[in-house]
Amino acid sequence: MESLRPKISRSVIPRLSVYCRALVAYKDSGVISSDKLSELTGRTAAQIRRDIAYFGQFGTPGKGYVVEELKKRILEILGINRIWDVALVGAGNLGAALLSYKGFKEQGFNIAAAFDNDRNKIGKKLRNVPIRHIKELSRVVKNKKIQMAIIAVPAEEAQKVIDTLLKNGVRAILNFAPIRPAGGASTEIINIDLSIELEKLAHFLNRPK
Amino acid sequence: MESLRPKISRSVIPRLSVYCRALVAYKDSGVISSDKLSELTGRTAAQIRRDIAYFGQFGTPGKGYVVEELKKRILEILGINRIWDVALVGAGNLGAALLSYKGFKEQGFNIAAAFDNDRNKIGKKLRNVPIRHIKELSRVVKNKKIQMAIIAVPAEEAQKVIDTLLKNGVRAILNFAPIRPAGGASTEIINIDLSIELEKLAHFLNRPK
DNA sequence: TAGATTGTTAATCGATTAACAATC
DNA sequence: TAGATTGTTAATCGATTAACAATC
Repeated sequence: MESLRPKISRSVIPRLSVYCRALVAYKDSGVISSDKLSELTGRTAAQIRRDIAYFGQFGTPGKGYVVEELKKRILEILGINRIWDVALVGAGNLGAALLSYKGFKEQGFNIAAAFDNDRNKIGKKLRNVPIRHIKELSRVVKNKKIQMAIIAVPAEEAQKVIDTLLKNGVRAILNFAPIRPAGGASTEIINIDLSIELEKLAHFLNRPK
Repeated sequence: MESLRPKISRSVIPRLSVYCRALVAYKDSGVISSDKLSELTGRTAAQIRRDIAYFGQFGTPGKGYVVEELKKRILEILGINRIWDVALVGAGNLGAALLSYKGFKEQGFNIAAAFDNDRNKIGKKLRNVPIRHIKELSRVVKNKKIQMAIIAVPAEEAQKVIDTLLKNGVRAILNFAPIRPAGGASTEIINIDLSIELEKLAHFLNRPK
């Protein structure tokens, strides 16, 4: 029997994103060492080699990694060598800001549909994306085969929205509502709770010295 | 010699925020067990007891924790039993959304000043907060003794803004610009990189089954 | 060959969980 | 007292770092 896939530390994945960006920005010769990449990303060289080695051997001892090759492989691993359609639920202040966020498009994330329940917004366009009524969420997500969503609705509505999304094939959610949502097995929900981030800062400032 | 303060796991602090909210929402009797709190927060009872015990003994064996007491202590530990003034740098889409974010005020964070470099915005008010030119950043932050800031400016400007803030007494920063900023020792910088979050989701969807 | 750098193993560090004696 | 639940210790699990043999 082949060896089982080694379990990869969860924190490796976001670091791959960081390496990838450094590689995209790196305009020097065709080869880069873990040491140089360490300098560019602030992670240790040992960690970089370890992280990369989870996915195979792409380096050459004594030389380093071929930049284009490594970049391509990381893009494949992360699944960002393509465009992803994303549904945005909630077109209030935060939702509208996310719709305009340039970084998403740059990294290949396309907000393909936006939803709200505010009659005044429905039918209007934001950044060329029409705002639809939230009752159309199921239909549109299913039709467009959208697998990824961002949630920027009030806490009270978030769980209902999540349930609807999961029922219609969305399996990955970035949630800004301050709840601990119930997901499911083959489902990934990342929660960003902005107040909690500030509370971490408050604690830092508040610590006895 | 007294025993040194035990090193507290970094991940304890955001969990305290979660416990705290559950306690605020908890309207039952005056006492709560780690088991009940576990049910409300989704963390294990053992972890909850462990987390709380880092800061002293507030529970009664056989009974549980007095809700009001525990809540008060957590607020103290987190340093959120007060209002914190926050500077917002960058009043674009994201910045404006953060200025309107209700969760901040609810949790005691007050955006006391906002800055941008767009002539069209300067002098206008957003949610009753006047937008100032970024060249006033040093002066205002120093005058108002602001210790906490949120950064929502483009990547190219972020490091410069951070340097200015640190030079003027701000020691805790929530940074939305997609850079790995250089901070300093007595400084806390939390980075939220929205594209990286979506890349984590992309990787999840892309994983071989 | 000599020098450089990878990939990998073992050691270390840190966080979580399980178990239970102490306590009310 | 009997039952319940804390606080704490030891065991487990997971992630990072250091070191170096293998390799170009």
